[in-house]
Amino acid sequence: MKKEIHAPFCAITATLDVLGGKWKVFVLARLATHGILRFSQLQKLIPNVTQKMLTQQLRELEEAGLVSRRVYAEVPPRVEYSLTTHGLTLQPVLAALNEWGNLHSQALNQVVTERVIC
Amino acid sequence: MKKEIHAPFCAITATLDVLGGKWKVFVLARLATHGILRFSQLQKLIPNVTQKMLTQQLRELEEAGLVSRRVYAEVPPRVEYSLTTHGLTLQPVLAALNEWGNLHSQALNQVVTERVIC
DNA sequence: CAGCATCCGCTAGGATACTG
DNA sequence: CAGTATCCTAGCGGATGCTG
Repeated sequence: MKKEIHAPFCAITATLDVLGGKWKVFVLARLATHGILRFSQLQKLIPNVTQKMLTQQLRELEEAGLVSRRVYAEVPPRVEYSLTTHGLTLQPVLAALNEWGNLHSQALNQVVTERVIC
Repeated sequence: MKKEIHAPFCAITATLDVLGGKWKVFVLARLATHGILRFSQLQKLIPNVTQKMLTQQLRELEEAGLVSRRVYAEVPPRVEYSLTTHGLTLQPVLAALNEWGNLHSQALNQVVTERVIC
């Protein structure tokens, strides 16, 4: 079932929409390096993120087909997140963004005292 | 003069901050393909953008060192914008975003009826 | 022509409390 | 543990009008 888009489509902005949320790149990066993570683990690995935000961003990433969500019927509940194969295709993009970000901070003559891997 | 950043620094989000504005990638893309453009030309090339927004985004891009602004002391006034050498370094990043955006729209089984080059 | 100045609505993002 | 359910706020983006 194809979804018709009649509005003008720009591939670049489409990508930025997907990465647009405040925490999405963090989620993607964590899942890329760790493989599978539970909700609580993601929350620990991403400083300052609230439950609401993490949930929301995960749902949006899931809907975009980048993250898969697996629920175990247990008590207490367990939910595991991982990247889909399609989510893995984002890695070169994230790498490009990362590389340019470092270049850019040098170009602005900024001294970065604390570097966050994300 | 180095500018100290004491907050945690993430290169990816730093890049997304630069590209974050709603119209910035359009501006960058237009300048990349056309070279030098006046304010009014940019406005014509970017549908639906308001003066306020275009001015604001241009100022931010200028401050980020990506766009250079040249004012001619004439009547009526003329202002020309172009990419700085640093701004040109963004091209591979934009290319990566563009490529993935096209891939992604296919993965979502979307029919794109109108494609905007940006 | 290339802009400021002003006002204004919307919504992304956040704080807090509650639940299966 | 992994969420929902409210409520609230800052600020992005937009509409409109004025000026050197």
